[in-house]
Amino acid sequence: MARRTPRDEHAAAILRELIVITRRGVADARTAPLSLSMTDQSILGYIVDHPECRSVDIAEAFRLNRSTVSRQLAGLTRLGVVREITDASGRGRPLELTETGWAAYREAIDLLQTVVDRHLGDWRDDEVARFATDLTRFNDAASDGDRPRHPETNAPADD
Amino acid sequence: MARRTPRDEHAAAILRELIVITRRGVADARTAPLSLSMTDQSILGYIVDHPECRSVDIAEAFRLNRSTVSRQLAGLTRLGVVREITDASGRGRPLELTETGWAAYREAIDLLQTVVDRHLGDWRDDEVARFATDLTRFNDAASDGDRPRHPETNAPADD
DNA sequence: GGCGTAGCGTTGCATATGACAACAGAAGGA
DNA sequence: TCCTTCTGTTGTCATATGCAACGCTACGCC
Repeated sequence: MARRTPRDEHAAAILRELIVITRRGVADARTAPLSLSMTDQSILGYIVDHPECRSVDIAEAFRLNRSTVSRQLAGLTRLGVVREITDASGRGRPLELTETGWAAYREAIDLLQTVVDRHLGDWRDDEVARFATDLTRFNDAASDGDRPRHPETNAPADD
Repeated sequence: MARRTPRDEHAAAILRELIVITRRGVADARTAPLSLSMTDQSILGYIVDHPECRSVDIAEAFRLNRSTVSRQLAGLTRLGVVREITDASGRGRPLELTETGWAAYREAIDLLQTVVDRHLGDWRDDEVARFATDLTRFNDAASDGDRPRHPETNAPADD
């Protein structure tokens, strides 16, 4: 094994912290007193970011089975937060949020924002800006082809 | 609503990016060609970080029900990655990884590390170091009392 | 315009994850 | 010793997810 450089140590620290963030996010989503599950929130967020998207788009984005998204959407429709756009044309059925859906989405985001803000409590403005820039850069680097791939799996079945 | 300052915009960007990281982490954990689920990896990681911890410690750390951890541990024990420390004394049964468990843990970490490294591909060393520092600072600020709390929930049932 | 294919959504079944409640066993304290 | 409390397990249920199979519909080709 190659000697670990300082950069390696820092990269390892980054992974460690990202794991913490993910785990905490999952635990929060599971136990937060919200009516929407994490998957539900993801779906709402995707519809917000991609107006008139279809079920299959959501499935691809989160790499979920079509059936899973179908069922989740059925639940969300029953809840009255999502609906199909009526005058649809072409393949599939474009989706949109209802007013209730927007309210639920904002509620969830606001809740999370307060958590983030609390973490940033004693940060200077320029530090916050820098952190935002770094995070965005980090995520944008994930264009594609960066799915975790098992070394011994040379013929991936997905994507 | 108060006017949005630049700091607010950056904080919102941070939340957005953290959500992306969490979602991606969940999707990766679900579809990665690994034998361990995300929960399993969490448990292994906790045991690594907290040698001789017990089942109930894991449950508290990830805010999972004792029964959930018990069943997950039963599966991991069956897989041969976790075992109870034999000469236990006192309350509960301390846990440790087997050799197989260590190998599985390292495999998972290595896989994730390659993903992180790829994202950091064109970063300078000092940028990587800074990002690591910022992430650590962000997470450490989450000491406690920062669980997402529903505004209308004034009598939380947990903690 | 009619037909075949492919895309899209749904449903049946199986599995994994997780919660809650009830229970069992063991450790500690009075 | 006995009682309480902690710890872990099991029964039962709800949700999330995948796979396979099905049905519908838009599109393309003739």
